[in-house]
Amino acid sequence: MDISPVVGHRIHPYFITSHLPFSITKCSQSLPANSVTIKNNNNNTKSKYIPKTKDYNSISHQSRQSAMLDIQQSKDLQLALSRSGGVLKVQDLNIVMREFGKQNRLKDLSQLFEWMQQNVNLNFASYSSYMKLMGKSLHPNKALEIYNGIEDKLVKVHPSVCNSVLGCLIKSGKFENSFDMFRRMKQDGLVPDVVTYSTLLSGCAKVQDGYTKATELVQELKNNELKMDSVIYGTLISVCASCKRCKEAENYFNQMKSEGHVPNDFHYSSLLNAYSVDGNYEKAEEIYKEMKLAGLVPNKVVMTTLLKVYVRGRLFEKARELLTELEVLGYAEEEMPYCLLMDALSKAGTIDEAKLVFSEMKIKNVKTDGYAYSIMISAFIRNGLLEDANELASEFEAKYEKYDVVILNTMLCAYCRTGEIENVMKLMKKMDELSINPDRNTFHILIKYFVKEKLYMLAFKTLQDMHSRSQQLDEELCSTLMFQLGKTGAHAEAYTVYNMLRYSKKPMCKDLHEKVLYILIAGRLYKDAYVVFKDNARLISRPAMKRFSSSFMRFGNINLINDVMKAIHTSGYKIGEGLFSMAVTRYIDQPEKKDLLLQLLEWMTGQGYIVDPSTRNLILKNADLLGRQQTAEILSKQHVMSKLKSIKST
DNA sequence: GTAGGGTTAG
Repeated sequence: MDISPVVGHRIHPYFITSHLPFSITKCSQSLPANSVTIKNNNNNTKSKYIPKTKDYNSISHQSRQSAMLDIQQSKDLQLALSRSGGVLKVQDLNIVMREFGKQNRLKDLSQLFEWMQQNVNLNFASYSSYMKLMGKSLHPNKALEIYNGIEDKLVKVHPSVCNSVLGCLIKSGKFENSFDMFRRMKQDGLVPDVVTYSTLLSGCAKVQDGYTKATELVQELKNNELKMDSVIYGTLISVCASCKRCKEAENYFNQMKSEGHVPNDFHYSSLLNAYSVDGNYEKAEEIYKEMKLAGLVPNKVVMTTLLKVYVRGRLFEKARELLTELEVLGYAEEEMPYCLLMDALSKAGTIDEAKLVFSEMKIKNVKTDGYAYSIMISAFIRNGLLEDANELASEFEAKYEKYDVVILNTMLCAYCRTGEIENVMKLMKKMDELSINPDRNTFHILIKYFVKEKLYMLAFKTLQDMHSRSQQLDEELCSTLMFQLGKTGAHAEAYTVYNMLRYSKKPMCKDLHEKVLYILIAGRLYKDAYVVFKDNARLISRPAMKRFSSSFMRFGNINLINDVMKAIHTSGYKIGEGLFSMAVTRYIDQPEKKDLLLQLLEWMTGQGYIVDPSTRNLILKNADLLGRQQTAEILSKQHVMSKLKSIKST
């Protein structure tokens, strides 16, 4: 098989870019250089609503209205701002921001916000609205930059500002960061409210062990004497559902009702989602009925979630009926329900049925964002239908220009499995162009592929890239790569891989130390080998220890010989006569190191080691070199010791 | 005259 733009001869030019294999995506733009906020003298947020001068007050309502319209309707926003922005108060500009948000004019929104940063004293509403309206489009670093740039301390700890920053972090998956941030905000004086807690709780739905964290947050909320409201309950039920805590979801649902809150669509769909975990359609149907009896009309999400319950319970007939119902109601214009059905069908082993749904969906012109494709591609890969997977990936590429990291990963996986390197590289370039950040999965797929193709150095560079982005490494893959690097002579790289694993948070497999020790010996990297041995001596087997120590005595740094001896002794192994003799020979070859030899002899004697006759002779022969008197002293101690030992043993 | 939070898919 020839897969070889990279294999065999040269690495494809694409890989010889500055930083392999992805270029570093620039994510934080800096603020304009002149972004100095114009200040008034009021530091109090409240006072900003009070007009400050007669002139300011006299600007008529009407002229402000027309200025706002001008800004909203102008083709050149910058121009309109310099023309009309001056007469507007911060709350007027906030209104315009919200208008832009409503119209999804995100670019204008950002431009307006930047202008406001430079020209107006922003209030808390400006910050929180901006971050909310930008939603997922606001890079978390940018949000933090904005937040850190807030000088007014009261604005900075305003709950709505804090909440929107936290929300932004959570939306972009930075749950841990949001938690740290929350701690710091509290230190700075934030008094969290229910919204803060529900914001943080919503992050719990996305992390492992989220339920435990959620429980802690609920406790904190209660300690702060805050009351759970309907939204908090909604969030909690959804957290339970995501964490597969069906019973707990039910409990919160009932608790909420008993406190007099009336459940709405959110509560019902989250509870249904909890029932979907084990496909408990009986309970689901019960609650669905209850909802209708309460006078609520199930919306798209509720019905789709019920469909999820059916497919999880493998009630495909019921699911199909419900899908038809959704279609009739116009609730199946997006791919979600089809995705649920296809995914479940393919996982139930009926991939042909899934294919049928997929083609049905295409005939009906259902909109797709790539979910359906990635489900089918993964299904093909799972079933070993690599050609089909590959074909579908190409089809998606040809038809759509919408990518995210998941669909890209799925496609990468398909191409990697069939060994289509040209396509793999095309996708990687695309990822770079679209500034889509590779995630742990991306790296994993690539490294695995490079290893399979024996492109170990490329795999290594990719691993380094992954590590530099603080992605958690996969130990098994690293271990394979380390071994292969060692085998192909890249000893230092193998050691780098070992160290990446060693200093990552997870405890590593015990064999790895010994494996890397052999690699380091083979690569004559004795000093590194010594470090590995010393730090893990108790996990190193006798044969490995012997190989290490004898290599070190012959070729390792002479200045470390005594340390190696001590390390062997400390780890519980006995220093053998052979090893000792090797060390002595090595020292005698380098007379300038005689002090070290004397130290060694002294120490060995102190530990009760006895010199074998031939080494003893060797020392005697070189007594001039070592200093007669010292040699005599040591050897006599040795003599006494050996006598004692022989007495003991008889 | 202000603000932030919860539901379904890969």
